[in-house]
Amino acid sequence: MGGTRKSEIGDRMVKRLPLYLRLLREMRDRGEVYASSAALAKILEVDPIVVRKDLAGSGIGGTPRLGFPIDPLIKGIERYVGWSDATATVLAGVGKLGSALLGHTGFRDHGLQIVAAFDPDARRVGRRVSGVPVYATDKLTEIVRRLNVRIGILTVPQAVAQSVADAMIAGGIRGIWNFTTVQLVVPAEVIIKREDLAASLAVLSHRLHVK
Amino acid sequence: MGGTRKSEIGDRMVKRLPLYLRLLREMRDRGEVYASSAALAKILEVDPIVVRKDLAGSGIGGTPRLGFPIDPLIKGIERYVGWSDATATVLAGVGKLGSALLGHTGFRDHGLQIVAAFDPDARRVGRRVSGVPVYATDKLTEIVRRLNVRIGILTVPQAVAQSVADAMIAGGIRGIWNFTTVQLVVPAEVIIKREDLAASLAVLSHRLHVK
DNA sequence: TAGATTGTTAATCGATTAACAATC
DNA sequence: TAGATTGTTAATCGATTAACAATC
Repeated sequence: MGGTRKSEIGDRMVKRLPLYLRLLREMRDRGEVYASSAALAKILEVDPIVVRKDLAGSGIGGTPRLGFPIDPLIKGIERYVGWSDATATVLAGVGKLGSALLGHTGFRDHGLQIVAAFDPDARRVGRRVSGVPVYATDKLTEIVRRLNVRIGILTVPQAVAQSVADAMIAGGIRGIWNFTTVQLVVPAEVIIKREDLAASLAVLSHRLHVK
Repeated sequence: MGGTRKSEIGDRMVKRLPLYLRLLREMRDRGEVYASSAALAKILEVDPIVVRKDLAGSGIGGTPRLGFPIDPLIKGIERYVGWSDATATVLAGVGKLGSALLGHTGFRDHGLQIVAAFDPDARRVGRRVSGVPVYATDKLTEIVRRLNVRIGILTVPQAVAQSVADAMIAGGIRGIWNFTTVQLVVPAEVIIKREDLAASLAVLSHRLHVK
């Protein structure tokens, strides 16, 4: 029932990988060479066994007494998550949230490069927002196809979310990062990742109430 | 090991509740009175059994042959997640992301009302952004205490994240919605909900690579 | 009464945690 | 050699799925 949701290694683990990556990069920048699972675990407030399991999944082995070699480990995790080289991405909907994401410098550290943005507003088209050129939305399919882009970020108003998603898919996009609350209807081979602020908020306020 | 992470009902379920809520409100607005678990399940692409389990958790029972009464169910879920009446919230860091969140109308549907924003920039202080007054950051603790606010949204630069979080907690804030990548150090009774875009992105790009 | 849907109890599945042998 | 840390195998835990009785 529902879309294709199988992936040999769990999402829970994949979600932790950016944490390791961030921390390992910091350690590398401080000149450290090895990191033990216990040290990583303590900072990230997880169990050391979790760390070892996760890192094993990344393909890089550790050395008893020393820990894991930081530099190879960083490269291993990057390769594993698919962040080795920047993936070209487009963003549709240059409103407040869209502009914020365009200005988010952290994406570069996570293998994502936004190469084009789209908006229907003539006042925005032709300009650059945080260095990214803004095109008219009706050029989306064509430009996506020409640039061979596989990931699209969707920050448009609810009303046009489905049609813009359709335009992305028509251009060859395979994964959509959906910041709207619309339940998109897409072909089975397209992967949708919803970014649901309401869900996060629910977890927070529920925990506050339970206490 | 680590903070207080116990909550008698799983986060997975709590995360699904906003989906039900959104859908049920739409159905109510269309004039519908009952919703069956099968109908909800089909739209949300989950199993009907999951829906029944989740809704049972909300405390509202269904009727065989009819389904669940929409209006009581909405109220039940709202009560359950703690969204019955708007919770006062503050936001610190009126940059791009902060402004986007201040303008996010959806929060009102989720029991959240941002009553004050904080920024150190003198050009922003004293103005209103999307109707929310902006105060100087050094007034944060005082205003939070006076307004008796329990939830804080953190959209400040990494460098000041910890100190602003400290100021929030000093004012009595019990839950922080952390949009930075900083691993905040807080007392055990304070709940931190990280909003990690990198983690979401990792899941998406990993799935694309696995396929 | 017949049929559809709820809600509960049991079975399966996956992830986390624990125990411990292997290794530098 | 002694000691610390990895990595694997087993045990526990929680969530999902399945089966089915209860109910309108």
